[in-house]
Amino acid sequence: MLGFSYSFLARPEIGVDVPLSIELDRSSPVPLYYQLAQAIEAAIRDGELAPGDRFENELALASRLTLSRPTTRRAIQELVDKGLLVRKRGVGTQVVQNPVHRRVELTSLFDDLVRAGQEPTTELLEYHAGIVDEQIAAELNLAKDHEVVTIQRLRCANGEPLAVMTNYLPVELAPEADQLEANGLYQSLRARGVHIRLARQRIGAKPATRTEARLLDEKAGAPLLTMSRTAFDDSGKAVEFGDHCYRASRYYFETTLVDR
Amino acid sequence: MLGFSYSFLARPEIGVDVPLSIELDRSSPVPLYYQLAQAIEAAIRDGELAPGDRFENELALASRLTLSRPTTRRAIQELVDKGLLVRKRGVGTQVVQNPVHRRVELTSLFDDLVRAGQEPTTELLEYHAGIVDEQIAAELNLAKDHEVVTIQRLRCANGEPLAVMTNYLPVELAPEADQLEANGLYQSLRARGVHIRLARQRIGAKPATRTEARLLDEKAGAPLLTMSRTAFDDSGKAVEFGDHCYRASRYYFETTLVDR
DNA sequence: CAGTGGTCTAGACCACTTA
DNA sequence: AAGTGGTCTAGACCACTGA
Repeated sequence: MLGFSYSFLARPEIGVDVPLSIELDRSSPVPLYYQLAQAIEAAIRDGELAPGDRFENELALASRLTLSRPTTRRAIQELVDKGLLVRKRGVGTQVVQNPVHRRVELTSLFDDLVRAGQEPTTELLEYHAGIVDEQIAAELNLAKDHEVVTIQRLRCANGEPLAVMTNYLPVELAPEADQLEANGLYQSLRARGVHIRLARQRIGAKPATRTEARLLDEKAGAPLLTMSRTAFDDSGKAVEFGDHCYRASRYYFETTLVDR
Repeated sequence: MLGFSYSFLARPEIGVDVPLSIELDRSSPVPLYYQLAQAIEAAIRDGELAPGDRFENELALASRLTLSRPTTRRAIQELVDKGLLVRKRGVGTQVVQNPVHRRVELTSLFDDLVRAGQEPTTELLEYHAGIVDEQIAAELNLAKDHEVVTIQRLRCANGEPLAVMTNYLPVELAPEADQLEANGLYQSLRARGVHIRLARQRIGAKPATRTEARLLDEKAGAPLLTMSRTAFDDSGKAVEFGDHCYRASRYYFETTLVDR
C-alpha cells in the first residue's frame, strides 16, 4: 500500500519565523502529529532551525499545513516535553540553546550500544529457578514462595566488560536460557507476548564487591553506577526486576526534565 | 473570589468499574484536566482505587462529570505519563501494581530534604567571579572570556554531610552570596525573574577526590554519585551549570519511564 | 459484535506579554 | 491593541480487543 504525500515548501518570506518545509503523508498509518513532530525535530537537528530561533506560531503552522490546531499543538508539545522547544505564553516558541543529547529511555543497554555502533556481547553467567529473597518477591508483587528465575549476565563491548546485570522474573514468564542468549531479555519477553510499558528505576552508586570487581576488571571497592528497575507490562503487572551494575568509567545516564 | 463547585457522588452501582466521587470547581483558575488528574491521583494514593483495578472508561467519566472527552482524556494521560495508570487499546485503563515512589523532578536537593522533613543546612565554601574552564563556558553557551561566578557549597542534613555542589552562572545572573545562603540558588534566581523551565542532567559515579572525601566524611576513592546539570530558562537560554557529588550511601535518583 | 482507546477536526474563549 | 499560547467543547471516524 503506497501512500501519497502532500508537500509544503518553504516560501521565501521575509520575517523572523523560519518557515519549514514539511511533508505530511495523510494516508500513512503514522499519526499526523507524530510525523510533524519528527519533521520539526529533524529540522532542529539538521540546523535548519538554529538554537534560539523563534518558532512559527501554532496557528500559522496549522493553517499552512492544513492541520487543525490541536494536532499541530500536540506535535509541538512532544518537542517541548523532549526538551527541544520552550514556550512562553504571550511570547512564542523558541528552540532551546545547546546541542541535545538523548534522554533516558525505555531501552536496554544493548540497544544503546547497537545505536552507538559498538558491538556488544553478552555472557550468561547464571540461570536458575527457585525461591528468592522476600524483598525481590515483593518487588514483583509475588507470594514469597512463588518460584522466580534468577539470571545473571555480563555485558561487554569491544571485548571490554561493561556491566553485570542480575534479573529476576516470575518463572512462568522467564525465557529459556538459549533464547535469552540469542535475543536479549526484552526481545524474548516481547516474543512471549509480554509488552513492557512502564519501568521505575532507581539510580545510585556503590563500591564493587570482590566478585563484581573480578567480572568487570576493576579493583574491589571501585565505584560502580547501579540501576535497579522494576518493569510493568501493559496491564500494570510487575514482570521483571533487575539489578544492574555499570562501570562508572564507562557509563552514565542522561535525563531531560521539563517544568510544567 | 470564591468559586462554587459541583459535586459528583459515588453511585451505588454494581459493576467492575469503581465510580469515584470527584469534585470539580469550574470557577477555579486551576484547569479542569488538572483538577481531575489530582482527584484521581488522590483516589489511587488513598487506596480508593486499588492496584490492578479497572478504571472507568473515559467516555463514561466524561459524561458523568459533564466534561468533554478531550479534557477527561488529558487528565488520564497525565497519570499514564506519571506511571500510575496503564492503558491498552480495546481493553481499558488499569491502575498500576505496586506503591509508587516519586519521580525525578526539577527540584533541588534542598526541596527534597524539606519534603522529607529533614532539616537541611548549607555552607558556602567558595564564591568568586572570573574566567572559567572553556568546557564550562561552552555548557553555558558563553564566549570563553565571559565572566562566570563559581559557587561551591556543602549540603548537610542532621549535621551530616550529604553533598558537595559546584555551580557556575554567568556573572550577570548570579545572586549575591548572602542571598544565596538565605534562600538557595533556584529561589534566588526566581527572585531575579529567571524561571528555570528545563534541565538536562547526566548521572554517573566516580571515586571521591581527597578534598571531596574530607568534606563528605568519606575515604578518598569512596564511590560518589555524581550529577551534572545544565538548566535553561523559559527562553531556552542556558542559565546555570552544576556539578554535584552525593554520598552514595545517602542518596539515589528515581525515575519513571513510560513507553508510548 | 460491542466496547475500548487513538486520532483528528473546527471552532470558542481566555490569560498573558509586548508595544 | 495585537499576538501569543492555554484551555475547553462537541462532535467524528478509526483500530484494536475480547466475548
